Amino acid sequence: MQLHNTLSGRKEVFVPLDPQRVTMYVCGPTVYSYAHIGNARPAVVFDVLARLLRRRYPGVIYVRNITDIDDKINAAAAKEGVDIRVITDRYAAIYQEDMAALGVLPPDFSPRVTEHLPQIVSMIERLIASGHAYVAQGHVLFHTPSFPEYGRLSGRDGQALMAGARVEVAPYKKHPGDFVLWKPSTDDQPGWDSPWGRGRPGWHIECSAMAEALLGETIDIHGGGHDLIFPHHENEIAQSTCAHGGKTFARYWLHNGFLNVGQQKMSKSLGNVLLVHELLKTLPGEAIRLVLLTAHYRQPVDWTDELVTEARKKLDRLYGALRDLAEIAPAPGVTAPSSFIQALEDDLNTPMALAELFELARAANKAEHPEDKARLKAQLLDAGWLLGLLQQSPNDWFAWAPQVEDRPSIEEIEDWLAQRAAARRNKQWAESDRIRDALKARGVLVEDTKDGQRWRYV
RNA sequence: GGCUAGGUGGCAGAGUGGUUAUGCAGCGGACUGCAAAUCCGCGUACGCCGGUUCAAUUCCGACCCUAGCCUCCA
Repeated sequence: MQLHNTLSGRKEVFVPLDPQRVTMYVCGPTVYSYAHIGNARPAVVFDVLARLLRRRYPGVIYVRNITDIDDKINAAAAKEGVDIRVITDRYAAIYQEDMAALGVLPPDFSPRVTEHLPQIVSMIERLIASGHAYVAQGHVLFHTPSFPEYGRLSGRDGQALMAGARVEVAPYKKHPGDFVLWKPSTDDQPGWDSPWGRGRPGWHIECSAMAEALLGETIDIHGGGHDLIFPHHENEIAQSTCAHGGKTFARYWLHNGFLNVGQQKMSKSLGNVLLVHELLKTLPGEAIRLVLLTAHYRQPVDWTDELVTEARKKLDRLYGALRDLAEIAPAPGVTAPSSFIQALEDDLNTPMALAELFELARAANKAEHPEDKARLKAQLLDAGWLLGLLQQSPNDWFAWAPQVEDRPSIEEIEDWLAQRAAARRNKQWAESDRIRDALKARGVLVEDTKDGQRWRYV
Protein backbone atom coordinates (compact mmCIF):
# COMPACT_ATOMS: atom_id res chain seq x y z
CA MET A 1 0.00 0.00 0.00
CA GLN A 2 1.17 3.50 -0.80
CA LEU A 3 0.30 6.63 1.15
CA HIS A 4 1.21 10.24 0.51
CA ASN A 5 3.28 11.47 3.41
CA THR A 6 3.16 15.21 4.01
CA LEU A 7 6.54 14.88 5.70
CA SER A 8 8.25 13.90 2.45
CA GLY A 9 5.75 15.40 0.04
CA ARG A 10 5.45 12.16 -1.90
CA LYS A 11 3.85 8.78 -1.95
CA GLU A 12 5.62 6.20 0.15
CA VAL A 13 5.14 2.49 0.61
CA PHE A 14 3.31 2.00 3.87
CA VAL A 15 5.15 -0.35 6.21
CA PRO A 16 3.76 -0.42 9.75
CA LEU A 17 6.11 -0.51 12.69
CA ASP A 18 4.26 -3.55 14.01
CA PRO A 19 1.90 -5.33 11.59
CA GLN A 20 0.08 -6.81 14.55
CA ARG A 21 -0.73 -3.38 15.93
CA VAL A 22 -1.16 -0.60 13.38
CA THR A 23 -1.86 2.75 14.99
CA MET A 24 -3.75 5.68 13.54
CA TYR A 25 -4.67 8.99 15.15
CA VAL A 26 -6.97 11.51 13.49
CA CYS A 27 -7.79 14.95 14.82
CA GLY A 28 -11.49 15.02 15.63
CA PRO A 29 -13.95 17.83 16.18
CA THR A 30 -14.16 20.55 18.77
CA VAL A 31 -17.69 20.07 20.02
CA TYR A 32 -19.13 23.54 20.47
CA SER A 33 -21.68 23.43 17.66
CA TYR A 34 -23.04 21.27 14.84
CA ALA A 35 -20.48 19.66 12.56
CA HIS A 36 -20.30 21.18 9.11
CA ILE A 37 -19.70 19.29 5.91
CA GLY A 38 -16.01 20.15 6.04
CA ASN A 39 -15.73 18.40 9.40
CA ALA A 40 -17.23 15.34 7.75
CA ARG A 41 -14.55 15.03 5.09
CA PRO A 42 -11.70 13.78 7.30
CA ALA A 43 -14.15 11.55 9.18
CA VAL A 44 -15.23 9.89 5.92
CA VAL A 45 -11.78 9.78 4.33
CA PHE A 46 -10.07 8.21 7.32
CA ASP A 47 -13.00 5.89 7.81
CA VAL A 48 -12.25 4.46 4.37
CA LEU A 49 -8.58 4.21 5.26
CA ALA A 50 -9.38 2.40 8.49
CA ARG A 51 -11.64 -0.06 6.64
CA LEU A 52 -8.90 -0.69 4.10
CA LEU A 53 -6.13 -1.05 6.66
CA ARG A 54 -8.12 -3.59 8.67
CA ARG A 55 -8.25 -5.87 5.65
CA ARG A 56 -4.51 -6.20 5.68
CA TYR A 57 -3.84 -5.59 9.35
CA PRO A 58 -6.64 -6.83 11.60
CA GLY A 59 -4.97 -5.27 14.64
CA VAL A 60 -5.56 -1.66 13.63
CA ILE A 61 -6.16 0.76 16.48
CA TYR A 62 -7.91 3.89 15.26
CA VAL A 63 -8.22 6.88 17.57
CA ARG A 64 -10.22 10.00 16.76
CA ASN A 65 -10.41 12.45 19.62
CA ILE A 66 -13.17 14.74 20.81
CA THR A 67 -11.92 18.13 21.86
CA ASP A 68 -14.07 19.17 24.80
CA ILE A 69 -11.90 21.90 26.26
CA ASP A 70 -11.72 25.01 24.15
CA ASP A 71 -12.43 28.70 24.39
CA LYS A 72 -15.18 28.47 21.78
CA ILE A 73 -16.85 25.88 24.00
CA ASN A 74 -16.47 28.22 26.95
CA ALA A 75 -18.12 30.96 24.96
CA ALA A 76 -21.02 28.73 23.93
CA ALA A 77 -21.52 27.56 27.51
CA ALA A 78 -21.41 31.10 28.88
CA LYS A 79 -23.94 32.18 26.30
CA GLU A 80 -26.39 29.52 27.40
CA GLY A 81 -25.46 29.84 31.05
CA VAL A 82 -24.65 26.16 31.39
CA ASP A 83 -21.64 24.03 32.25
CA ILE A 84 -19.35 23.25 29.33
CA ARG A 85 -20.24 19.60 29.85
CA VAL A 86 -23.78 20.34 28.69
CA ILE A 87 -22.48 21.82 25.47
CA THR A 88 -19.86 19.17 24.78
CA ASP A 89 -22.12 16.22 25.57
CA ARG A 90 -24.83 17.60 23.34
CA TYR A 91 -22.67 18.28 20.31
CA ALA A 92 -20.50 15.21 20.73
CA ALA A 93 -23.66 13.08 20.58
CA ILE A 94 -24.92 14.93 17.53
CA TYR A 95 -21.52 14.53 15.88
CA GLN A 96 -21.59 10.77 16.40
CA GLU A 97 -25.13 10.57 15.02
CA ASP A 98 -24.36 12.69 11.99
CA MET A 99 -21.21 10.74 11.17
CA ALA A 100 -23.11 7.48 11.56
CA ALA A 101 -25.65 8.80 9.06
CA LEU A 102 -22.75 9.25 6.65
CA GLY A 103 -21.76 5.64 7.13
CA VAL A 104 -18.73 6.44 9.29
CA LEU A 105 -17.91 3.56 11.63
CA PRO A 106 -16.97 4.50 15.20
CA PRO A 107 -13.22 4.57 15.77
CA ASP A 108 -11.78 2.23 18.38
CA PHE A 109 -11.34 5.12 20.79
CA SER A 110 -12.87 8.60 20.96
CA PRO A 111 -10.88 10.09 23.82
CA ARG A 112 -11.85 13.37 25.43
CA VAL A 113 -9.48 16.00 26.69
CA THR A 114 -11.31 16.29 30.00
CA GLU A 115 -10.48 12.66 30.69
CA HIS A 116 -6.77 13.14 30.05
CA LEU A 117 -5.74 16.07 32.22
CA PRO A 118 -3.23 13.99 34.24
CA GLN A 119 -1.55 12.79 31.05
CA ILE A 120 -1.41 16.34 29.71
CA VAL A 121 0.09 17.67 32.95
CA SER A 122 2.60 14.84 32.97
CA MET A 123 3.74 15.58 29.45
CA ILE A 124 4.12 19.29 30.19
CA GLU A 125 6.17 18.50 33.29
CA ARG A 126 8.49 16.36 31.23
CA LEU A 127 8.87 19.11 28.65
CA ILE A 128 9.78 21.59 31.36
CA ALA A 129 12.21 19.16 32.96
CA SER A 130 13.98 18.55 29.67
CA GLY A 131 14.30 22.26 28.96
CA HIS A 132 11.84 22.41 26.07
CA ALA A 133 9.23 24.40 27.96
CA TYR A 134 9.20 27.22 30.48
CA VAL A 135 6.82 28.90 32.87
CA ALA A 136 6.01 32.57 32.38
CA GLN A 137 3.26 34.60 34.06
CA GLY A 138 1.15 31.57 34.86
CA HIS A 139 1.55 30.16 31.35
CA VAL A 140 3.64 27.25 30.26
CA LEU A 141 5.13 27.71 26.82
CA PHE A 142 6.93 25.43 24.44
CA HIS A 143 10.22 26.95 23.34
CA THR A 144 10.39 26.30 19.60
CA PRO A 145 14.12 27.06 19.18
CA SER A 146 14.76 24.06 21.43
CA PHE A 147 13.56 21.80 18.63
CA PRO A 148 15.76 22.23 15.55
CA GLU A 149 13.35 20.37 13.30
CA TYR A 150 10.53 22.80 13.99
CA GLY A 151 8.94 23.72 10.67
CA ARG A 152 9.88 20.58 8.79
CA LEU A 153 6.35 19.23 8.30
CA SER A 154 5.00 22.49 6.92
CA GLY A 155 8.14 23.34 4.99
CA ARG A 156 8.75 26.51 6.89
CA ASP A 157 11.78 28.06 8.44
CA GLY A 158 10.60 28.28 12.03
CA GLN A 159 13.07 30.93 13.08
CA ALA A 160 12.71 33.34 10.19
CA LEU A 161 8.99 33.04 9.87
CA MET A 162 8.18 33.63 13.46
CA ALA A 163 10.33 36.72 13.70
CA GLY A 164 8.01 38.38 11.23
CA ALA A 165 4.78 37.03 12.61
CA ARG A 166 1.96 39.40 11.90
CA VAL A 167 0.18 38.64 15.11
CA GLU A 168 1.03 40.64 18.17
CA VAL A 169 3.47 38.64 20.24
CA ALA A 170 2.64 38.10 23.88
CA PRO A 171 5.28 39.81 26.02
CA TYR A 172 6.01 36.74 28.12
CA LYS A 173 7.16 34.68 25.14
CA LYS A 174 10.88 34.10 24.84
CA HIS A 175 10.52 33.59 21.12
CA PRO A 176 7.68 34.75 18.89
CA GLY A 177 7.06 31.18 17.73
CA ASP A 178 6.66 29.77 21.21
CA PHE A 179 3.20 28.39 21.83
CA VAL A 180 1.06 27.74 24.87
CA LEU A 181 0.97 24.37 26.60
CA TRP A 182 -0.95 25.57 29.64
CA LYS A 183 -2.71 28.81 30.36
CA PRO A 184 -4.30 30.21 33.50
CA SER A 185 -8.06 30.36 33.93
CA THR A 186 -9.92 33.12 35.70
CA ASP A 187 -12.38 32.14 38.40
CA ASP A 188 -15.31 32.26 36.00
CA GLN A 189 -13.59 30.08 33.39
CA PRO A 190 -13.37 26.30 33.43
CA GLY A 191 -10.09 25.22 34.92
CA TRP A 192 -8.14 22.33 36.38
CA ASP A 193 -5.54 22.29 39.11
CA SER A 194 -1.96 21.93 38.01
CA PRO A 195 1.56 22.60 39.29
CA TRP A 196 1.26 26.00 37.59
CA GLY A 197 -2.04 26.92 39.19
CA ARG A 198 -5.62 26.52 38.08
CA GLY A 199 -5.80 26.62 34.32
CA ARG A 200 -6.45 24.72 31.12
CA PRO A 201 -4.38 23.10 28.41
CA GLY A 202 -3.45 24.78 25.17
CA TRP A 203 -4.87 23.35 22.00
CA HIS A 204 -1.98 21.28 20.69
CA ILE A 205 -0.89 19.38 23.76
CA GLU A 206 -4.10 17.36 24.01
CA CYS A 207 -3.46 15.36 20.86
CA SER A 208 0.12 14.60 21.86
CA ALA A 209 -0.98 13.42 25.29
CA MET A 210 -3.91 11.33 24.11
CA ALA A 211 -1.94 9.72 21.29
CA GLU A 212 0.72 8.78 23.80
CA ALA A 213 -1.80 7.45 26.30
CA LEU A 214 -3.69 5.28 23.83
CA LEU A 215 -1.20 4.43 21.12
CA GLY A 216 2.29 4.89 22.54
CA GLU A 217 5.23 7.11 21.73
CA THR A 218 5.44 6.40 18.01
CA ILE A 219 2.34 6.01 15.87
CA ASP A 220 2.06 4.86 12.29
CA ILE A 221 -0.43 7.27 10.79
CA HIS A 222 -1.57 10.70 11.85
CA GLY A 223 -4.32 12.37 9.88
CA GLY A 224 -6.34 15.52 9.74
CA GLY A 225 -7.40 18.44 7.60
CA HIS A 226 -4.89 20.24 5.44
CA ASP A 227 -5.19 23.38 7.53
CA LEU A 228 -3.89 21.57 10.58
CA ILE A 229 -0.40 21.11 9.13
CA PHE A 230 0.56 24.43 10.62
CA PRO A 231 0.59 25.13 13.42
CA HIS A 232 -1.29 22.24 15.01
CA HIS A 233 0.59 19.25 13.68
CA GLU A 234 3.90 21.05 13.62
CA ASN A 235 3.43 21.72 17.32
CA GLU A 236 2.33 18.18 18.05
CA ILE A 237 5.53 16.90 16.49
CA ALA A 238 7.61 19.28 18.56
CA GLN A 239 5.89 18.37 21.83
CA SER A 240 5.79 14.64 21.35
CA THR A 241 9.27 14.29 19.92
CA CYS A 242 10.79 16.34 22.73
CA ALA A 243 8.76 14.56 25.40
CA HIS A 244 9.93 11.21 24.06
CA GLY A 245 13.62 11.92 23.90
CA GLY A 246 13.70 12.44 20.16
CA LYS A 247 11.68 9.43 19.09
CA THR A 248 9.65 9.78 15.92
CA PHE A 249 6.11 10.83 16.76
CA ALA A 250 4.16 9.88 13.65
CA ARG A 251 5.63 8.05 10.68
CA TYR A 252 3.06 8.93 8.01
CA TRP A 253 1.23 12.24 7.99
CA LEU A 254 -1.93 12.35 5.89
CA HIS A 255 -3.93 15.48 5.20
CA ASN A 256 -7.23 15.80 3.41
CA GLY A 257 -8.01 18.76 1.19
CA PHE A 258 -10.66 21.31 1.93
CA LEU A 259 -14.30 21.23 1.13
CA ASN A 260 -15.27 24.56 -0.35
CA VAL A 261 -18.62 26.10 -1.02
CA GLY A 262 -18.93 28.49 -3.89
CA GLN A 263 -15.23 28.05 -4.60
CA GLN A 264 -14.44 29.54 -1.24
CA LYS A 265 -13.62 28.19 2.14
CA MET A 266 -16.63 27.88 4.37
CA SER A 267 -16.82 30.62 6.93
CA LYS A 268 -19.42 32.15 9.11
CA SER A 269 -18.73 35.61 7.77
CA LEU A 270 -19.52 34.44 4.25
CA GLY A 271 -22.59 32.65 5.51
CA ASN A 272 -21.81 29.55 3.46
CA VAL A 273 -21.39 27.02 6.23
CA LEU A 274 -23.28 23.83 5.48
CA LEU A 275 -24.16 21.77 8.53
CA VAL A 276 -24.33 18.01 8.14
CA HIS A 277 -27.34 17.99 10.41
CA GLU A 278 -29.23 20.27 8.02
CA LEU A 279 -28.08 18.56 4.83
CA LEU A 280 -29.34 15.23 6.12
CA LYS A 281 -32.86 16.62 6.08
CA THR A 282 -32.80 17.02 2.32
CA LEU A 283 -30.25 14.43 1.21
CA PRO A 284 -29.50 10.79 1.87
CA GLY A 285 -26.37 10.47 3.97
CA GLU A 286 -24.96 8.07 1.46
CA ALA A 287 -25.13 10.68 -1.29
CA ILE A 288 -23.29 13.14 0.92
CA ARG A 289 -20.66 10.51 1.57
CA LEU A 290 -20.26 9.82 -2.14
CA VAL A 291 -19.74 13.52 -2.86
CA LEU A 292 -16.88 13.47 -0.37
CA LEU A 293 -15.32 10.45 -2.08
CA THR A 294 -15.81 11.70 -5.64
CA ALA A 295 -12.52 13.54 -5.66
CA HIS A 296 -9.21 12.25 -4.38
CA TYR A 297 -8.90 13.02 -0.68
CA ARG A 298 -6.02 15.45 -1.10
CA GLN A 299 -7.86 17.53 -3.72
CA PRO A 300 -10.27 20.28 -2.84
CA VAL A 301 -13.96 19.61 -3.38
CA ASP A 302 -16.30 22.42 -4.32
CA TRP A 303 -19.73 21.59 -2.96
CA THR A 304 -22.50 22.37 -5.46
CA ASP A 305 -26.06 21.26 -6.05
CA GLU A 306 -24.94 19.69 -9.31
CA LEU A 307 -22.40 17.56 -7.50
CA VAL A 308 -25.05 16.35 -5.09
CA THR A 309 -27.48 15.56 -7.89
CA GLU A 310 -24.79 13.60 -9.68
CA ALA A 311 -23.95 11.64 -6.57
CA ARG A 312 -27.58 10.61 -6.21
CA LYS A 313 -27.73 9.53 -9.85
CA LYS A 314 -24.57 7.50 -9.45
CA LEU A 315 -26.09 5.71 -6.51
CA ASP A 316 -29.29 5.18 -8.51
CA ARG A 317 -27.19 3.37 -11.07
CA LEU A 318 -25.30 1.26 -8.54
CA TYR A 319 -28.37 0.39 -6.52
CA GLY A 320 -30.22 -0.26 -9.77
CA ALA A 321 -27.73 -2.98 -10.58
CA LEU A 322 -28.15 -4.45 -7.12
CA ARG A 323 -31.92 -4.27 -7.35
CA ASP A 324 -31.83 -6.43 -10.45
CA LEU A 325 -29.84 -8.94 -8.42
CA ALA A 326 -32.34 -8.97 -5.56
CA GLU A 327 -33.15 -12.64 -6.03
CA ILE A 328 -29.50 -13.64 -6.23
CA ALA A 329 -27.53 -14.61 -3.13
CA PRO A 330 -24.02 -13.14 -3.15
CA ALA A 331 -21.36 -15.75 -3.77
CA PRO A 332 -19.82 -16.75 -0.43
CA GLY A 333 -16.20 -15.87 0.15
CA VAL A 334 -15.99 -13.52 -2.82
CA THR A 335 -14.55 -10.10 -2.04
CA ALA A 336 -13.79 -6.91 -3.95
CA PRO A 337 -11.71 -7.45 -7.10
CA SER A 338 -8.00 -6.77 -6.91
CA SER A 339 -8.24 -3.86 -9.35
CA PHE A 340 -10.53 -2.14 -6.88
CA ILE A 341 -8.27 -2.87 -3.92
CA GLN A 342 -5.24 -1.71 -5.87
CA ALA A 343 -6.90 1.62 -6.57
CA LEU A 344 -7.58 2.18 -2.88
CA GLU A 345 -4.15 0.98 -1.88
CA ASP A 346 -2.65 3.59 -4.19
CA ASP A 347 -2.98 6.43 -1.73
CA LEU A 348 -6.72 5.96 -1.40
CA ASN A 349 -7.57 6.66 -5.04
CA THR A 350 -11.32 6.68 -4.53
CA PRO A 351 -12.17 8.10 -7.99
CA MET A 352 -10.41 5.17 -9.61
CA ALA A 353 -11.99 2.76 -7.14
CA LEU A 354 -15.40 4.19 -8.02
CA ALA A 355 -14.65 3.67 -11.71
CA GLU A 356 -14.01 0.00 -10.89
CA LEU A 357 -17.29 -0.10 -9.02
CA PHE A 358 -19.13 1.15 -12.10
CA GLU A 359 -17.40 -1.49 -14.18
CA LEU A 360 -18.79 -4.08 -11.81
CA ALA A 361 -22.24 -2.56 -12.12
CA ARG A 362 -22.10 -2.69 -15.90
CA ALA A 363 -20.91 -6.28 -15.83
CA ALA A 364 -23.70 -7.14 -13.41
CA ASN A 365 -26.30 -5.51 -15.66
CA LYS A 366 -25.05 -7.60 -18.57
CA ALA A 367 -24.55 -10.86 -16.71
CA GLU A 368 -26.84 -13.73 -17.63
CA HIS A 369 -25.54 -16.73 -15.74
CA PRO A 370 -26.57 -17.04 -12.09
CA GLU A 371 -23.03 -17.81 -10.98
CA ASP A 372 -21.75 -14.64 -12.65
CA LYS A 373 -24.48 -12.63 -11.01
CA ALA A 374 -23.72 -14.13 -7.62
CA ARG A 375 -20.04 -13.34 -7.99
CA LEU A 376 -20.65 -9.78 -9.17
CA LYS A 377 -23.14 -9.12 -6.41
CA ALA A 378 -20.63 -10.23 -3.82
CA GLN A 379 -17.95 -8.06 -5.40
CA LEU A 380 -20.23 -5.04 -5.58
CA LEU A 381 -21.27 -5.39 -1.97
CA ASP A 382 -17.76 -5.89 -0.66
CA ALA A 383 -16.24 -3.09 -2.73
CA GLY A 384 -19.13 -0.90 -1.64
CA TRP A 385 -18.48 -1.80 1.98
CA LEU A 386 -14.88 -0.66 1.78
CA LEU A 387 -16.12 2.72 0.61
CA GLY A 388 -18.96 2.69 3.12
CA LEU A 389 -21.55 2.54 0.32
CA LEU A 390 -24.24 0.19 -0.98
CA GLN A 391 -25.03 -1.42 2.35
CA GLN A 392 -28.75 -0.69 2.48
CA SER A 393 -31.39 -2.51 0.51
CA PRO A 394 -31.98 -1.09 -2.98
CA ASN A 395 -35.65 -0.63 -2.16
CA ASP A 396 -34.79 1.52 0.83
CA TRP A 397 -32.47 3.59 -1.31
CA PHE A 398 -35.08 4.21 -3.97
CA ALA A 399 -37.78 4.90 -1.39
CA TRP A 400 -35.77 7.64 0.26
CA ALA A 401 -37.48 11.03 0.20
CA PRO A 402 -36.62 14.30 1.89
CA GLN A 403 -38.46 15.04 5.09
CA VAL A 404 -39.55 18.44 3.96
CA GLU A 405 -41.24 17.91 0.63
CA ASP A 406 -44.84 16.81 0.43
CA ARG A 407 -44.85 13.86 -1.82
CA PRO A 408 -47.42 11.14 -2.32
CA SER A 409 -47.31 8.53 0.40
CA ILE A 410 -46.42 4.98 -0.42
CA GLU A 411 -50.06 4.02 0.15
CA GLU A 412 -51.25 6.64 -2.27
CA ILE A 413 -48.70 5.58 -4.86
CA GLU A 414 -49.69 1.93 -4.52
CA ASP A 415 -53.28 2.95 -5.00
CA TRP A 416 -52.51 4.77 -8.24
CA LEU A 417 -50.37 1.92 -9.48
CA ALA A 418 -53.19 -0.54 -8.90
CA GLN A 419 -55.47 1.58 -11.09
CA ARG A 420 -52.76 1.87 -13.68
CA ALA A 421 -52.18 -1.87 -13.70
CA ALA A 422 -55.87 -2.40 -14.34
CA ALA A 423 -55.80 0.05 -17.23
CA ARG A 424 -52.75 -1.66 -18.68
CA ARG A 425 -54.40 -5.06 -18.56
CA ASN A 426 -57.02 -3.60 -20.88
CA LYS A 427 -54.38 -1.87 -23.00
CA GLN A 428 -55.79 1.51 -22.05
CA TRP A 429 -52.49 3.24 -22.78
CA ALA A 430 -53.85 6.77 -22.51
CA GLU A 431 -55.08 6.16 -18.99
CA SER A 432 -51.86 4.36 -18.12
CA ASP A 433 -49.78 7.30 -19.33
CA ARG A 434 -52.02 9.81 -17.61
CA ILE A 435 -51.39 8.20 -14.25
CA ARG A 436 -47.69 7.90 -14.92
CA ASP A 437 -47.45 11.58 -15.88
CA ALA A 438 -49.48 12.63 -12.87
CA LEU A 439 -47.17 10.78 -10.54
CA LYS A 440 -44.08 12.10 -12.30
CA ALA A 441 -45.33 15.62 -11.76
CA ARG A 442 -45.33 14.86 -8.05
CA GLY A 443 -41.84 13.43 -8.00
CA VAL A 444 -42.56 9.76 -8.52
CA LEU A 445 -41.01 7.97 -11.45
CA VAL A 446 -42.89 4.88 -12.60
CA GLU A 447 -41.11 2.23 -14.62
CA ASP A 448 -42.55 -0.83 -16.32
CA THR A 449 -40.57 -4.02 -16.22
CA LYS A 450 -41.29 -7.55 -17.31
CA ASP A 451 -42.24 -8.21 -13.69
CA GLY A 452 -44.66 -5.32 -13.54
CA GLN A 453 -44.45 -1.72 -12.38
CA ARG A 454 -41.88 -0.28 -10.05
CA TRP A 455 -41.41 3.26 -8.82
CA ARG A 456 -39.04 5.57 -7.05
CA TYR A 457 -38.89 9.11 -5.80
CA VAL A 458 -36.79 11.48 -7.91
C1' G B 1 6.14 38.42 0.60
C1' G B 2 7.14 32.95 2.16
C1' C B 3 5.27 27.90 1.81
C1' U B 4 1.97 24.13 -0.42
C1' A B 5 -1.43 22.17 -3.91
C1' G B 6 -3.72 22.66 -8.60
C1' G B 7 -5.05 24.27 -13.92
C1' U B 8 -7.77 17.66 -18.29
C1' G B 9 -13.54 17.00 -23.14
C1' G B 10 -20.47 20.68 -21.62
C1' C B 11 -19.83 19.46 -16.07
C1' A B 12 -17.42 16.39 -12.20
C1' G B 13 -12.92 13.78 -12.00
C1' A B 14 -8.70 9.84 -12.48
C1' G B 15 -4.48 8.67 -15.20
C1' U B 16 -0.44 8.01 -18.58
C1' G B 17 6.19 9.34 -22.37
C1' G B 18 3.40 6.56 -27.90
C1' U B 19 -2.90 2.47 -27.11
C1' U B 20 -10.68 3.28 -23.67
C1' A B 21 -10.50 6.24 -17.36
C1' U B 22 -15.16 6.53 -15.00
C1' G B 23 -19.79 9.10 -13.89
C1' C B 24 -23.50 12.91 -15.21
C1' A B 25 -25.43 15.58 -19.33
C1' G B 26 -25.82 15.27 -24.99
C1' C B 27 -26.32 12.53 -29.76
C1' G B 28 -27.41 7.79 -32.60
C1' G B 29 -29.07 2.62 -32.22
C1' A B 30 -31.34 -1.86 -29.65
C1' C B 31 -35.27 -3.06 -26.34
C1' U B 32 -40.44 -0.95 -25.03
C1' G B 33 -47.53 0.14 -26.83
C1' C B 34 -44.85 4.85 -25.48
C1' A B 35 -41.50 5.66 -21.70
C1' A B 36 -38.05 4.49 -17.77
C1' A B 37 -34.22 1.17 -16.65
C1' U B 38 -30.54 -1.57 -19.29
C1' C B 39 -27.20 -2.67 -23.32
C1' C B 40 -24.23 -1.06 -27.86
C1' G B 41 -21.92 3.10 -30.37
C1' C B 42 -20.28 8.49 -30.74
C1' G B 43 -17.90 13.16 -29.47
C1' U B 44 -10.78 12.79 -31.02
C1' A B 45 -9.82 17.00 -23.65
C1' C B 46 -5.27 17.92 -21.46
C1' G B 47 -3.64 26.80 -19.17
C1' C B 48 0.34 29.61 -22.26
C1' C B 49 5.52 29.63 -24.25
C1' G B 50 10.05 27.33 -24.88
C1' G B 51 13.26 22.82 -24.12
C1' U B 52 14.56 17.36 -23.80
C1' U B 53 12.82 13.14 -26.92
C1' C B 54 11.82 9.27 -32.66
C1' A B 55 7.37 10.72 -29.70
C1' A B 56 4.83 15.09 -24.20
C1' U B 57 -1.31 16.21 -21.73
C1' U B 58 2.44 13.15 -19.13
C1' C B 59 9.72 15.05 -18.02
C1' C B 60 12.49 20.10 -17.48
C1' G B 61 12.35 25.63 -17.38
C1' A B 62 9.81 30.31 -17.69
C1' C B 63 5.10 32.67 -17.62
C1' C B 64 -0.24 33.39 -16.59
C1' C B 65 -4.25 31.98 -13.47
C1' U B 66 -6.81 29.62 -9.10
C1' A B 67 -7.14 27.79 -4.08
C1' G B 68 -5.18 26.94 0.80
C1' C B 69 -1.73 27.89 4.96
C1' C B 70 1.51 31.73 7.43
C1' U B 71 -0.82 30.83 15.73
C1' C B 72 -5.91 27.90 18.09
C1' C B 73 -10.11 26.92 11.36
C1' A B 74 -11.34 19.94 9.07
